[in-house]
Amino acid sequence: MPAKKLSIADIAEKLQISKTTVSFVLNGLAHEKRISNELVERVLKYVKEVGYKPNSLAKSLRTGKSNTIGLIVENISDPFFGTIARFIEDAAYKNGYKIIYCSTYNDTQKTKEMISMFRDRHVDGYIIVPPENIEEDINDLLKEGLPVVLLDRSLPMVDTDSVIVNNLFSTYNATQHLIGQGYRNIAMITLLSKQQQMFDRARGYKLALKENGLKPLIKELPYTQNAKTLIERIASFLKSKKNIDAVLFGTNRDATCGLKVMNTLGIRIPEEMAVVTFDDADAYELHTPQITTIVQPIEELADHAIRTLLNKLNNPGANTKNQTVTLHTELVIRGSSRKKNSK
Amino acid sequence: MPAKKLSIADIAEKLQISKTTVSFVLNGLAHEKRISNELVERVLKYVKEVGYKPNSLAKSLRTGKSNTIGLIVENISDPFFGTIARFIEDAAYKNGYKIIYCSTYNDTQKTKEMISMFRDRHVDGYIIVPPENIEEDINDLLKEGLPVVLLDRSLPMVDTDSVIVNNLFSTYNATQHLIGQGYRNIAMITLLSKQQQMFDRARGYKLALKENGLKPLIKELPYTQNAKTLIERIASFLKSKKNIDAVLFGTNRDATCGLKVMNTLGIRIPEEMAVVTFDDADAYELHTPQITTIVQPIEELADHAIRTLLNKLNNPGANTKNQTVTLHTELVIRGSSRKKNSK
DNA sequence: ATGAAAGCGCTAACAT
DNA sequence: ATGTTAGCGCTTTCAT
Repeated sequence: MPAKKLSIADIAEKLQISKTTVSFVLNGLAHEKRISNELVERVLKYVKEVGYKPNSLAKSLRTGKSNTIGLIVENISDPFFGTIARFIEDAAYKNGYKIIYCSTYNDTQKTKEMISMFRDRHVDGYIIVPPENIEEDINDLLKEGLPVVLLDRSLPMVDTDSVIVNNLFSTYNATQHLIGQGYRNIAMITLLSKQQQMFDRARGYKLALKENGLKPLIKELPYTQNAKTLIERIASFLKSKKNIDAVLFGTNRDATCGLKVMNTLGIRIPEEMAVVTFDDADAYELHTPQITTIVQPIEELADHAIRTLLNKLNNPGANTKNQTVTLHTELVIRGSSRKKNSK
Repeated sequence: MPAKKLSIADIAEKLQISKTTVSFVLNGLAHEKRISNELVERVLKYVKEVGYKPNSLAKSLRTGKSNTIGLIVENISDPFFGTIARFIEDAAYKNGYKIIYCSTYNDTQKTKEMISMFRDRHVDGYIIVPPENIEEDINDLLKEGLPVVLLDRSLPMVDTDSVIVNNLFSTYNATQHLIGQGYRNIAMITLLSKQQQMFDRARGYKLALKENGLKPLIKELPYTQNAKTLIERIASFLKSKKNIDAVLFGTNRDATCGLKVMNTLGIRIPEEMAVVTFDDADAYELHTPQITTIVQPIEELADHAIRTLLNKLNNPGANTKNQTVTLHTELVIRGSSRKKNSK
C-alpha cells in the first residue's frame, strides 16, 4: 500500500505531463479536449497501476458538489423508515451518491440542527420526513436552490416535490370495512400530532363513522421513544372504555404496543375487539389471529422519492413543476377484523 | 437569508482584521494566541449576527479530518442493525460526528467498494459489521492508521477492537434449556455462513447435544433478501423431518420466516414443536404462544462500539491495546419452549 | 496581539 | 493537443 496518498500532481509529474491533462482524462473530457488516445491510455494505465484515487474533498471544494444526499427520517430503527432508507441507499449508490442520514424523533429543534449540519457539509440534495414547524428551514434550502423531496408527509406551505400515501382514504376505507363487518363502537388510537398525515388519518376515520351515523372516539398518544408509556396509556384507555368493539391504530408503533396490551388484558381478537393497523409488520402476520392492515407501498415510496431527487440533481436547470405524488395503500384483510358474531 | 455564502475572508474584511484572527477566535485559540477579549467579543457577535458557518469541506481538506464516521452494517432495514444504527447515530452527533452508512447484504465485493468510497471521502473512523473475506481491506485501513471497530463479528486475522456477544454459550445454553424441558429431537435452522458468529452459534448447539448424547440436525439456509426463498426451504425441511420436536433458529430473519411456515403448516407450538430464536423482535413477544428468545444487548453493543471508536478518534496517539469485548445475551424464556407434555 | 502568505488537491478558464 | 495558473475556503507557520 502507498505510504503516502498521491495527488494529481504526482501523477502529472511521473508522466511528465500537466495536471490539467490528467484531470481532463480522469473526468472523461479527453475526447472533447482532443487529447490523443495514446496519452489517455497511458494516463489511465498508470492511474490504475498505482491505485490513484482523486481526493473527493478537494473535488467537492472546487466544484461545490459533494455527491452526497441527506436523508432525514423520523427514526432509522423503525422498520418503515429503515426499509425506506435501504431502498434509497441502493438507488443512491448506484448513481454515485452517498447517503448521510439522521433520525429526528419528530423533534423540530433537532431537525433544524441536522439540516444546518447537512448544509455545512454541502449535501447536494435532501430527502426529508418533516416534523412539525420545519417549513421555514426547508424553504430556506429551496431558496438556495437545493433540491428537496418530502417523504411520508407533504407540507402545504412548502412548494417542492412530495411523495405520500392517500391517508384519508386509507383510514376511511378501513373504517368502512369494520362497519361492514358489523362493528359499531370503533375507536381510533393514534399518535397525537398536527402533522398532515396523522390529521388525514383521523379525518378518514371520522368521515366513515359520520356517514354511518356513528360517534368517533379518538385516543391520542404522545410521540415517545418509550414503549412503556404508550402501553400504559393504551391500557388505561382500553380498561376505561368497556364498550369498544373495534380499534383502528394510526401507526405501527401504536399498534404494536396496543396488541401487547390486548394480549396482557386477555382481550380476544376479534371476538371482543376487532383490530386494524396502519403499516404492516411481521408481527401482524404472525399474530393469532393475523391482523388486518393498511399496507403502505414502501418500496414505491422510496423509489419515487429517490428517483425524483436524482432527476432534479441531474437536471439542475429544468424548472419542472413540483408535484405531490400520492401512492395508494392496500387494505389487507386478515382475521382480526372478521365479521362480528360469525363464529 | 444571505444570497451569497460568506467566507472567513468576508468576515475579516468587514471587521477590518485578518483571516487568521477570525480563524483563531472561531477555533477557540483566542486565549492561547492572546487575542483581546474585546476583539473576540466583536468577532463572535458579528459571526452570530450574519449567521456565518465555516465551510466544513474546506476545513476538512485543510485538516484532513472530516468529522464523519463510516457505518457499515449488514442491512439497515433489519431491526437489529437499524437499532444499532440509531444508537450509534445519537452518540456520534452528540460528539460532533456525522454518520455515513451503507448496507452490505453480506456481499464482500460491495463492501470493498463501500470501504473504498468511504476512504475517498476521508471518513475519520469506521464501525464495520464485516462480511466474509474482508480481512485484507480492513487491514489496509488499519495500516493507514484509520481506527476501525468491528461489530457483531470479530475477525481472528484482524487486530482491532471488536464488540460481539457470547454466541457459543448463548446457543449452548438455549439448547440445554430445551433439553431440560424434555425435548430430544432438536434441529437448528440457521444462516449458512463461514462467519465466526454463525459458526459459534452452531457450535454451541452441537456441544449441548453432544453432552447429552443427542444428534445434531442443522438446516443451513442461504443469505438472501428474498423471504420467499427462506420460507420455501424451511417448509420443505420441516415437512421432511417429521420427528423434530424443537427448533433453534440462528437469526431473527430465519426465525420470522420459520414461524410463518409453522403457522401455515398448522404446527402447534410448543406441543408439536418447541421454538427458540436468536435476537428478539416484537413479533416474538406478540406471538401466541410467546417465543423464547436469546436477547442480545443491542444498546450496549452499539454503545460500546461507538464509545470505543470515539475514544480512538480523540486519542490518536494512545496506543491502547485492542480488545474483543464479549457481551452477554439473556435467554428470555417464554411459552414456546414450555416443558414437553406438561399441558 | 495580530497579519501575510503558503498550501491542502482539485478544476477550468485561458493561453499557447 | 497540452500547459499555466488562479482560485475553492480554510488552517497554521512565520513574521512583526
